[in-house]
Amino acid sequence: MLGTAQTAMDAFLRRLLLRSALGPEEQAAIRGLKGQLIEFAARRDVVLPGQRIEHACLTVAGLLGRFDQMKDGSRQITAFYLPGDMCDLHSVVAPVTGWGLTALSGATLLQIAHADLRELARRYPALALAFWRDTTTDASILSKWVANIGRKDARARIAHLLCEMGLRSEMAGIGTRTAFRFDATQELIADAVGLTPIHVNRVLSTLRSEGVAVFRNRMAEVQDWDRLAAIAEFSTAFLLLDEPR
Amino acid sequence: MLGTAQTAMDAFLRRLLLRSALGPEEQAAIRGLKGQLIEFAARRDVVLPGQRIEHACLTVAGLLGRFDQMKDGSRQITAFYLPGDMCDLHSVVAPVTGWGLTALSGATLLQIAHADLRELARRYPALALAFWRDTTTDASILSKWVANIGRKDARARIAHLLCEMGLRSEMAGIGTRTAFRFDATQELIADAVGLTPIHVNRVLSTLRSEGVAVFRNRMAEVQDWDRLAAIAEFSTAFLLLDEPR
DNA sequence: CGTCGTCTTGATTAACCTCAAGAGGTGTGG
DNA sequence: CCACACCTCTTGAGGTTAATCAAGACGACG
Repeated sequence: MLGTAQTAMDAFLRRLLLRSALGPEEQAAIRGLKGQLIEFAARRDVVLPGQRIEHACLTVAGLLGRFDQMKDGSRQITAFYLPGDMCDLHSVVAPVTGWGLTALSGATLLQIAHADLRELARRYPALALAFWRDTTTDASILSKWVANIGRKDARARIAHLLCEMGLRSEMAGIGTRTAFRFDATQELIADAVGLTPIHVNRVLSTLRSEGVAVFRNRMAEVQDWDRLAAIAEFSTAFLLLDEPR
Repeated sequence: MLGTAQTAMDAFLRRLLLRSALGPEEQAAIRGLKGQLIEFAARRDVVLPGQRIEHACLTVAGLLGRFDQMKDGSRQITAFYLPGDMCDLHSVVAPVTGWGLTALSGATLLQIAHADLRELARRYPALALAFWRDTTTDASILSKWVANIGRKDARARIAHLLCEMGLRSEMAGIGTRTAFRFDATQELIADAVGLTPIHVNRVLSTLRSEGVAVFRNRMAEVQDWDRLAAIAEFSTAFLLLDEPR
């Protein structure tokens, strides 16, 4: 159990190092963080909208989704989180949530106290910048989603989501961009791209019959990455934020 | 001229203080920042997509827009910036832009070197957290936009944008939520909410004839705030991020 | 074997887009 | 000072995408 927590923290450190250079002392500080492992069954809410939280959640296993609920009951998913992602690192500086967090599949989380993270940010300026940079990736994806949902048709939206999740799975070391587990249903994809599940189904059918990509049994297989990326107008830049200097 | 730069920096400090408590030393550090004032004519690009930038832009006067360009030439606006807003504070930790920035009206900006801001973040941990928190507001708005565009009809989307800009104008001290300058055209509103200008026109007409809100001559007047907020399912929470503790 | 969640398919409807044309206002040059 | 060009807003008609309504098939699991 403690071993798993340590593995999770290492994954988080690896993710930070993807985008930020950290010295040995700072790396040790991250590795020294304490957290509590928690399991969630599929479809369980992790954080409810409007809650004040005292800890951030690091995804250890499974798929998490951040969502916004409308009055008529419909949901909009605003982010997916993969293992290694800190779902709500931004809550360290904004602990009252406007959103909710759900385990889309069975999931394991590591809860880390805000106080500990703030202490690290105070003590090590490089870590403060690294945390800030990490949440900026989140914002960058969000900005892409706005453009995706606002200005593209159903086909391009779904293609874009598949490209994004593929590349992120590859970066997280849990798959390749052309073959990866995506633990969502067609209904959840619909909630993410602003469509109905029925329409998502039809679009996935055409992508499948055209030999571009297959999404089945919660697995995505991309037969023709270039074609999929072209349909999506996908560019990798928004996921690969360069470090300054 | 120098006086204007000082005024602008004070506005930025006021904005930070809305969400973060800062000691006298830290406040003095912000006031001591140096910047260069630049004027832009309406419709001029300030930052192009893919550029590497070395400074952040503080909005002094006018309206700025961040956008994403599609291959067919259509644009999606992903953020509006009002006086006092630091358009691209996140570029301090991610200096290669995936987006562009345009002056939607004639605008005055104050450019502040990333190096200076990073130096402040390094020296004053409270400022690092304050900067981080400021960009979190941006992400919070972005997340609302995703839900807005993804799950609401044209009427609700436009109502939501009017509510948001009204409240932000009020918070920035440049208007009230029911009467404020919004220096956009119907076409720009369309680019922000993912609709065509023609449809925006029709929706604004109905809102006007129903006595809910009037948008004309780049001014918004809300006759019935409660009604508008109800149409939009607007809640103020996402703009008012609480500070921890 | 039956139930439930998920996927699939068809038919109809509604929201929004596209194309087209004209009106009002403003700035500019003759 | 008028004429013209240009930008923005407005209105109409018809087309398209995606939503809605409805029903069934498939597979996993108790």
